[in-house]
Amino acid sequence: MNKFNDVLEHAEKQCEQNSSRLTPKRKKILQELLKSKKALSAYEITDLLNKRSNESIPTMSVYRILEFLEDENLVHKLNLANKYIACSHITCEHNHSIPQFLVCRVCNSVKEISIDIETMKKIEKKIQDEDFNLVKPQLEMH
Amino acid sequence: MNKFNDVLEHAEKQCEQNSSRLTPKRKKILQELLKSKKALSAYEITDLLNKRSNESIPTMSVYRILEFLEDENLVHKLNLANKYIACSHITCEHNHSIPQFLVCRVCNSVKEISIDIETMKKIEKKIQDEDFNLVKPQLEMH
DNA sequence: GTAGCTAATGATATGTTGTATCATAACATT
DNA sequence: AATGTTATGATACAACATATCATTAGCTAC
Repeated sequence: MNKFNDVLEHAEKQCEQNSSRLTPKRKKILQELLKSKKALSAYEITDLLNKRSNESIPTMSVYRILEFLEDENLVHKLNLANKYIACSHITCEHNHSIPQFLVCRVCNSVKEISIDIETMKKIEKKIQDEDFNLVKPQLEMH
Repeated sequence: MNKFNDVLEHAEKQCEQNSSRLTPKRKKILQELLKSKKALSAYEITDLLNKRSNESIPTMSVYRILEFLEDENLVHKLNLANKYIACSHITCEHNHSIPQFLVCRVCNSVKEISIDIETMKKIEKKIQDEDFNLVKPQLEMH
């Protein structure tokens, strides 16, 4: 899997640039998410790690690491499902904008698509008309 | 508050038509949600009811009643916040389409707006292009 | 009206997701 | 090595939600 290693390498570089560190545990969790075809909950990730090796990782650390990866834009959290997935654009050079996620109700598989900028602008305008602000432009729907 | 009674009356009629019952407890919970300016969690509703009167209601019942009210389209669940609000269109005769919720991050107050049909259609088309189906056309964003 | 059915509610336990807090370990800088 | 900062561990608990079985209320038919 060259693609796979590319992504990890890219992630590492990106962290270096931000002078943050992609530690072994962080890397491991990112790997699990990359391997997974479906979104995983923090607890599912914990279980995966604990089954794979003899060392055990506390839930707390998993949450913290997920938060870190989210801040680095390497993973996304699906708030409607309380699950996490690896960003599918890690190797893209351009800033990818406005992710939208399609989550299958039956098998939980996830597809990340990008939403039309115009559409998003319209929605945002409507929100601002009501004196609200869009904090995070990530659409989620069932 | 005439508006308030109008809404309850309307809700009652609507339930009759569906041959379901707006029992006293269900009505009470709907009232609480109508009175509240912000979205409430199931547990907050439980506490409200239990403080107001000497009888106590189990959480379980609150959840069941909220589910009932949701099915009757009298309340909406905000999945991103795990909270519930009364539908602001109970007295409308027409089927109101595609709710969108603006939730203030600071004070938790909620505004229910309607989204432009065209915009929604576009999004839906995009989803179908990917061989997914939109189960519930309710946008939620931070 | 009472027997029997269904819908609604109660009670209890437990599952799932997430945060608070304080301690320890790893690493970098001087 | 001394010190500060970042990462991780351990423990407890809070918030949200469901499973399951028991009980009560209301309706229908005889």
